[in-house]
Amino acid sequence: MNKNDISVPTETEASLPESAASNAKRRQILDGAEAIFLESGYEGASMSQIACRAGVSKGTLYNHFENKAALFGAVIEDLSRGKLAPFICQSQVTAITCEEAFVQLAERFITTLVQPGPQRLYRIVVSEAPHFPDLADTFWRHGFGRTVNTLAKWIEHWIEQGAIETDDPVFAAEQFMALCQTRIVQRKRFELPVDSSPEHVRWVARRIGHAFMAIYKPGSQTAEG
Amino acid sequence: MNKNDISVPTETEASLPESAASNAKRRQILDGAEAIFLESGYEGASMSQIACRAGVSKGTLYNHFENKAALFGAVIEDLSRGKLAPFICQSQVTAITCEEAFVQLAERFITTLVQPGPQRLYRIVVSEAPHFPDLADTFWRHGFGRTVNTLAKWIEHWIEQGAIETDDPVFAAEQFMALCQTRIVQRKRFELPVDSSPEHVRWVARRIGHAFMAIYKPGSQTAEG
Amino acid sequence: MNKNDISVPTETEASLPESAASNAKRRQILDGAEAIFLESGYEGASMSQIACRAGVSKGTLYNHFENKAALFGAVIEDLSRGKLAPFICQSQVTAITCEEAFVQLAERFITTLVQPGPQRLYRIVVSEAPHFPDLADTFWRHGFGRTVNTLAKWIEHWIEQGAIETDDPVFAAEQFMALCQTRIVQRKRFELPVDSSPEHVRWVARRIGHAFMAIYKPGSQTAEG
Amino acid sequence: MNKNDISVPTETEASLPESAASNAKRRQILDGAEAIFLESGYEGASMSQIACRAGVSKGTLYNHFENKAALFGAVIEDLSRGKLAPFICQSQVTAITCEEAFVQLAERFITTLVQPGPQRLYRIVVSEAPHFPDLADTFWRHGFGRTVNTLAKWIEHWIEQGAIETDDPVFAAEQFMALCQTRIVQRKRFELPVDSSPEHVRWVARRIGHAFMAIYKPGSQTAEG
DNA sequence: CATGAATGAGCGTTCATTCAT
DNA sequence: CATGAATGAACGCTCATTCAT
Repeated sequence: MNKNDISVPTETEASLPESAASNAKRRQILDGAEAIFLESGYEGASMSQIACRAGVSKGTLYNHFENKAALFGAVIEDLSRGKLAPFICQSQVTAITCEEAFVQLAERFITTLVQPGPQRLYRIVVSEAPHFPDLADTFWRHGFGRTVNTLAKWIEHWIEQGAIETDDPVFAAEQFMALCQTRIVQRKRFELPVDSSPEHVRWVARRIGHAFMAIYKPGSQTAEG
Repeated sequence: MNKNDISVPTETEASLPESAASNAKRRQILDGAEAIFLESGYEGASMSQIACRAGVSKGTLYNHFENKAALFGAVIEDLSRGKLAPFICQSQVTAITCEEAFVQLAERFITTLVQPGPQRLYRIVVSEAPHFPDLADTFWRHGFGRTVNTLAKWIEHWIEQGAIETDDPVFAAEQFMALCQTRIVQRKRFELPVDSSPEHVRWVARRIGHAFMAIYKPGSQTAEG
Repeated sequence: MNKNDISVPTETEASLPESAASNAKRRQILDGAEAIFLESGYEGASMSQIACRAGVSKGTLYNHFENKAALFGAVIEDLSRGKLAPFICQSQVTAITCEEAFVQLAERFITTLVQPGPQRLYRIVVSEAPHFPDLADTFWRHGFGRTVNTLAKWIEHWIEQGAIETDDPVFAAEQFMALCQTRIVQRKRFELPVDSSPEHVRWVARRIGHAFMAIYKPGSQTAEG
Repeated sequence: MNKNDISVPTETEASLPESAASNAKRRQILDGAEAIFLESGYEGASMSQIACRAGVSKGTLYNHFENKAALFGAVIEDLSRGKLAPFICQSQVTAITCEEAFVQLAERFITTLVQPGPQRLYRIVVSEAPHFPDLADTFWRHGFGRTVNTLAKWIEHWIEQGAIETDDPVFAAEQFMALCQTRIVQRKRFELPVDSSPEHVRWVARRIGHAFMAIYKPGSQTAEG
C-alpha cells in the first residue's frame, strides 16, 4: 500500500446470495428508489413513482421491503456505502510536500461534494435525520465518519513524518473537512450561484491547505490549552 | 456604537399595517406554520395540521396565502429575518485580546447553531433549496449571508488594529464560520450523539479561535499564492 | 301597427324604483352573473367569480340575492326578458308574398339562434330545467313561448289573407320553429362544424319557407285527420 | 333484410376482453357514473357520489379512468353507443303506405326522445359541448348523426318506390327529425307540462307524417329554387 | 414471488355562505 | 348597505398499503 493511498478496504459484505434473481430485483428496486428519493425527498417520493422508475409493480416493492421507511433506510445505506464512500476514499494523492498533499485532498473533497449525487444525499440525510434515528448513523458510519477516520489515519502518517503536529488527529481531520466546506460547497448547498470551476476549486483548496498547515505545522500548537 | 458590537441594524420594515386584525391572524398562521414546517418539512407538513396548530380554519389559510408554497416562502422569510438573524447578530463581545474575541464569537455561534430552531431551519432550507429557488436566497440574505457580511466588517476592524492580516476579509469570515461547524454543529445536524455541554462548546471554540489566529495572524500569509 | 310587424309590446314592468343606487348595483351584479353563468353553467360558476366580474364584494351578492339559486333565477329571467325576446320579436318583415315572408322570418330566426348568446342561454336553460322548476317556465313565458304566440298571431293574419290554411295556428307556429332548427341551429348546438354563412342560412331558410307553404297552403290539409 | 327494416348493424366492437373482472368493474363504474352524470350534470356530479353509486372506492375510479373528464367522456360514448343508438335504430316499421310508415317512425322517435334517458343525455351533451370538443362529436357519430344517416337511406328507399321526391335525402332526414321535436319533445326538454300520452304522441306523429308527405311527395318540389 | 386492482384516509384547494365591521 | 375575512364541508385527486390471483 502506497503511503499516500488513503483508500479504505471495502467491508467484506456477508451478502448471502439467497437467489440471484431476487438480488437482481432488489438492486433494480434500490436503483429506482435512489433516483426518486434523491430527486424528491422522502415525503415527496411516492411508492408508485418508485415502482414505475424501477420497472416493477407496486406489490413487488412490498415483497422486498416492509414499507416505505424500510426501503428508504436501505436506499440510504446503499448510497452511503456504495456511492459516497468510493468517491471520497479512493484518492491517490501524488503530492510531494505535505501542504500540497492537503491541497490536493481538499480539491478532491470539494470536487466530490459539489456534485449532484453527494449534494442530494447530504440534503436528504440532514433533512430526514430527526425522523429516522438510524439513518444518520448509517450515513455517518459508511460515509462522513469513515472519511474522517481515514483522514485521521492519514494525518497520523504525516505526524510520523514530522510534517504535522497535533495530539488529536481526529479533531484535525474534522477541522480539515469543515474547512473544505467553505464557500463553494456551502453555497452550492443553498443552490446559490457560485463559481465552481476547477480553477476556483483549486484556489479555495490552496487556501484550505495553507490554512491547515498554518494551524497544525509543528510549533504552532504551543499556545493551545 | 461599541467597537466590539457586531450587531446589525434591523432593516426598517415598511410593514404597512393594513389592519391590525389581519396582521394578527397572519402572525397566528405564520406561528402555526413555522411549528409544523420545522417539525415535518415542506412535503411532510399538511395544510390541515397547520390550520389546526394555528387555530384557524383551512379556508383562512388560503385567504392569507395563495397556496402552500407561498405560505412556506413567507415562513422561511419570517424565520430567517426574525429568528435567525437576531440570534447571530446581536452579540456583545467583551473580549480584550483578538483571539479571545474570536473564541467568544465561536462560542456564541456554536451555541446558537446547535439549538433546535436554527438546526431545523437549516435542515429545511437545505433540503428544499432545489425546489424553491427563491428560498435559499431569502435565507442567505437575511441569515447566513448577513452574518458573513457582519463578521467580515468586524474582521476589518481587527485588521485596522493590526491583529489580523488578510486581503479578503469575506473569505476569512466564511472560513471562520466553516470552522465553527466542526464537530458539535456538524454532528448535531446528523442527530448523532455529541457532547454539547457549555464546557465542550468552549473547548471547541478555543480551538477554533486558536486556529483562526494561526491562519490570519500577521506574518502567516506570506507563503500564500 | 304595421300588419307585418310581429313585435310584442314589452310588458310594463312594475319596477318599483326603490333606490337608484340599489338598482344600479343590482344591474351590475346581474351583468356579471350573466357573463359567468353563460360561460360556465350553473354548477361551474362560483360566487367568487361572479363577485369579481361584477366588481362587487361577495357579501354584496348576498345582500341583493338570497343565494346562488335565486341569483341564477334572476339572471335567467333577465336574459329571457331582455336579451332573447327583443332579438326574436322585433322583426320587421318586408316581404310581399307569404312564402317570402316566412323565408325572411326563418332567416332571422336562424341567424338569431346561432349567435353565442342565445345558444348559451338555450344550453343552460335546457340543462338546468330539471333542477329549477321555475326556470324553464320563465324562459318559456318570456322567450320561446312568447315567440310562438307572436308567430301564431302572425299566422292568423295570413290565414285571414287566405294564404295559409290551418285550424291550429299555434301548432303551425311550433312546427315552423322546429323546422328552423334543422341542420344549422341543431349542429351549432353540438358545436359541430357547419356552414353558417348568410348564404347557407338563406338557402336553409328558403327550404323551410317552401316546406311550410307546402304543408299549410290552402288545399293541402284536406287529407288530415 | 326487410325493406322496412331501418335498423343498423351494430359496429363490431373490438372489445378486447383484457380481463373479465376488470371489464366488470369498468361496467360497474360506468353504470354508476352514468346515473350520477345524467342526474347532476358534469360539474354537479362528484367523484365521491359516483364511487358511492358504483359501489367502489374513490381510488378505484382513478385506477380505471385518468380523471373526471375522461370518465365523463367514456360515459357519453357508452350511452351514445349503447343506449341511444339501439333505441332509435332498431325499428321494425310495419306500415303499408309511405305516409303511414313515416307516421309510425315519428311515433317511435317521439316516444323514444321523451323518455328520461335520452332527454338527460341530450341535456348534458348540449350543455357540455363547448367544454368537451370531442364529446358532441362522439354523441353525433353514435347517436343523432347515425340516425340521420339511417333515415336518409330509408328515404332513398321510398324515392326508389316513387313515393318521395327529393335530391337531398339527408336534408330531408334532418327535416323529419326536426319536425319530430315539435311540441312534445321540445316542451319536455324545458320540463314544461305537456300531454305525452300515446294518443297525443300519435296525433302529433300523424301531423308530422302528413307534413313530411306534403313537402316531399312527388310534384311538390317543382317550385323549389 | 410478481402482479395490479382495490382501498379509504388524507392531500391541497375551492365552495357557498355568514357576519362583524 | 358594502365589505372581506372566516368557516368547514366538499371538491378532484394521490397516497401507502393490502391481497387475491
